Amino acid sequence: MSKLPAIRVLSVDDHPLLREGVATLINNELDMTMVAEAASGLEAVQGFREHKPDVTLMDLRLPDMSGIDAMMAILCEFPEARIVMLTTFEGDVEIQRALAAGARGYLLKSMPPSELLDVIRQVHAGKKRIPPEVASQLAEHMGDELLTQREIEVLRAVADGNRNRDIAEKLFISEETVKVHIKHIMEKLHASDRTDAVAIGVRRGIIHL
Amino acid sequence: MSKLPAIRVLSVDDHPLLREGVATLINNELDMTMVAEAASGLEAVQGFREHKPDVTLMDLRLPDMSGIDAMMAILCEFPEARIVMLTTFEGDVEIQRALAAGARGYLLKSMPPSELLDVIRQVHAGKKRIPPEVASQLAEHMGDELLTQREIEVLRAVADGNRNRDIAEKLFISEETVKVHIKHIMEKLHASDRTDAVAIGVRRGIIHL
DNA sequence: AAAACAATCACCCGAAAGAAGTATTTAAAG
DNA sequence: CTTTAAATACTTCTTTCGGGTGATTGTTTT
Repeated sequence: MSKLPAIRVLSVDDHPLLREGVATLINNELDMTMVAEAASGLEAVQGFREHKPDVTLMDLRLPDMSGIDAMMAILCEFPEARIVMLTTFEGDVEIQRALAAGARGYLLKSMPPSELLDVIRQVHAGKKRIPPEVASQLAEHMGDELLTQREIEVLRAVADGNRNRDIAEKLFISEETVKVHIKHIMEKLHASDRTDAVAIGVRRGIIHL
Repeated sequence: MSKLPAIRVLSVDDHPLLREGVATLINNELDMTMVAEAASGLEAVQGFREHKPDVTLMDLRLPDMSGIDAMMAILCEFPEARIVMLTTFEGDVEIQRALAAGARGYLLKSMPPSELLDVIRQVHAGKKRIPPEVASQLAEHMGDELLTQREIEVLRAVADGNRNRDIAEKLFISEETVKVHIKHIMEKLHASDRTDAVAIGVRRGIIHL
């Protein structure tokens, strides 16, 4: 076997069983070793500081913060960090945000382990890797206009079951302005009404219930 | 160590990494052994027929069918099968359905592995075990009236962005009847409007987007 | 048999939502 | 400096929604 230093991996996920699976898989490879695990965003940042792993596997939803936020926190301190998102599918917007924020790869937990090992090696070698399943989801909504921050706020309020009048009060704007925002939201998401807009927003990972 | 025959376990989950984690955990215990894995409902049924495991760990969402349906298929053939749901949280209705359909336990993937081992041993010994986190979720909606099948159909149609008139056409009923159904749905779910009803329905696992 | 529930339909009515157009202000980008 | 985009606000008009009341039919449970 090779005498090269092994690829040092950090796994961040709030499911202990999944971390165990990743650890077993990694440690069975001769050229990789698991150096630390983390179950939350905070632990992830601390673990990275302590171990400086070559590759970090990061879940999207963590108990304390989003995996993207945790990744950004790490990249802020260590811009050369190589982070791969490893998650169940969450909608094209999450993928887009993760990649825009500096993720080097995006894997689904349903993919075969060989794919994971492959991506780890590729990313360690300095490449980016987005599997075709993920890429096609991304391509699906390529031309689509993104919602503005304000529109997302309004959509969240709609998802919470608020009437336009209530939304207006909460956001300190007129009810007419709320209507305009919702009109734009429905156009951008190709939704037939506010309920459809919420459903699409959830499916695409723009908002969460 | 003991000479007792080991508890034979089948793991059903479409995430290979999680199966690997479960397998590692189980096989590290002296009194347990993993006899088979399955990535779909069909594989689960076939795997059960072939190996007759003492305890089956079943995920809720599988590629081909719901984990509950897979469980019911197994219980139909082998009524004495001991099946534990192992899943991310999906809402109280799924828990209720799983237990009503004959699950002997209900675990969350975020729970510590020791909890999993404990539940496997308890269930193997013929007991049922619902951890307090799950039980409290269940208790949250104890008195609540359940939606009827028709109401769920209507709620699904609402979630798809249909107007009352469209729902009426699709279900071959009058728009007035649709209104009555939606009124009942909103009452039962304590929703402020149809959008809220969809949001609550998704959170509680009554419908899926 | 009686009571309870589920599903169906009807009519009325006010409140809310959505469509379309116009317009002002501010901030960012060219 | 001009153009563009975002957020704001208003008016008008039409459609849809949701509340209330009441009624019929069939099924299930007691």
